[in-house]
Amino acid sequence: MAYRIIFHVDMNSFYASVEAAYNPNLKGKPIAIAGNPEERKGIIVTSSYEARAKGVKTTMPLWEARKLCPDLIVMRPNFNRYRIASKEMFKILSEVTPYVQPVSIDEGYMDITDCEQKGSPIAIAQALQQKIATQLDLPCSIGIAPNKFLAKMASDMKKPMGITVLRKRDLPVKLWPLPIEEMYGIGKKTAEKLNQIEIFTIKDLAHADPPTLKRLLGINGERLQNRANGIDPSPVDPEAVHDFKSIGSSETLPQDTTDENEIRKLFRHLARNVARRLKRKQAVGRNIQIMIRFHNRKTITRSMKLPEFIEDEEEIFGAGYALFEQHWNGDPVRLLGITIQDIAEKKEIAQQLDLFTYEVDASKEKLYKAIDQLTDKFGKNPFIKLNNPIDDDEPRTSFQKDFLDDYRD
DNA sequence: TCTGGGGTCCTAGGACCC
DNA sequence: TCTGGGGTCCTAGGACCC
Repeated sequence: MAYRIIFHVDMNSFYASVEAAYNPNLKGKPIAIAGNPEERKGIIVTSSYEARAKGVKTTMPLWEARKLCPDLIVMRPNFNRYRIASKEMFKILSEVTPYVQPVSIDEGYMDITDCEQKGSPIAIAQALQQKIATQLDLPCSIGIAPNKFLAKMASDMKKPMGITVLRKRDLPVKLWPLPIEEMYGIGKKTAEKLNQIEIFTIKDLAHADPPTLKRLLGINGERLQNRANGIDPSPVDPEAVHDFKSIGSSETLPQDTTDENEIRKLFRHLARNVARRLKRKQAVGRNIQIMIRFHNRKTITRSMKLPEFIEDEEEIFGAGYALFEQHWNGDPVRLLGITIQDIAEKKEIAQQLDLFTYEVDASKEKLYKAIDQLTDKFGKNPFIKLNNPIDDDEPRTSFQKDFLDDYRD
């Protein structure tokens, strides 16, 4: 691959910054976004730099954060605000180049290799950062590097409102001295494993013995080592957002419960949530997974491949609750979740099924099943363009007749 | 006084088929 | 009577990230 110029744009303490943009009185104060402790959801989601300076950290229980920072201003999350701000932010990014890949609500990659006419990479980054600051009143950090991994590491190096260039020749000085747990893709467990073979810095990882690494971490070991050496060929993919793989909803109960009524109610709520979001994305799913977290925080998942795509609240609730009844041991429940996986967009389903019209001889059974499913779903048969469902006893067309004769015992 | 909710990707074992 | 190896699908769990 030819030389690329990649940006990683990372919004600084995003939720807290959005709140401060809405209410400038909050600026310069220690603020935190957290759930409601009355409902056992009182953990820090994000905090401002003023709060961080006192030791407040993400996922810390609220009471602990208050102990460290008694004048902490605590707010419940306003996700709609954050979604709107995020949308505006990505709009500004895509004014620079169409090669923008959002990775979460508050960060994204850009490939500006072909933007020479807009100025030097640093000038482009400065202009971008200024625009986001003046138009949205939000701070961000930008990493500039020849690939996504290095850009990501770079954006972390100067915060808030930093711009950091990380070229290959900078690796020994800027990247390699970092402790291994600060590397993107390495968490607590992997860091522990690496420590056991005397790997403590990114430099140690870059220079480690490849077979040893492979034995320890499998295929991931190879990839991590490549990254430590500044190698990451993955492209900036603007389409990646569209092929999402799952949609789920989960919730912690205010108290542990064994009350099946309460459990059913929560499953209803979760199913409604998932159905609404599936619908918004015009998607359907063929696999359902439930999650049960027990009083002792032990968590299990149970999943099931479904005979056909589902989308409604009723179908999701039915399948999810059935799985629960099948697997629940009666222990008190702390959290429940439903996730729909194996997702397809509705138009694609229609296209997939369209293909069968050309394969009639090859798979009549398949076609029959597909027609059944579609007839159930849409109340009509899209293949033969009838406005009423197929009636087994009374074939409407010679095509159906042939095919039913063939199918019957 | 503990530890949310949204995701992605990978691994591993068993069933089943050839 | 005893038996290989590869491929795919399904399910469960775990690591990681924001």
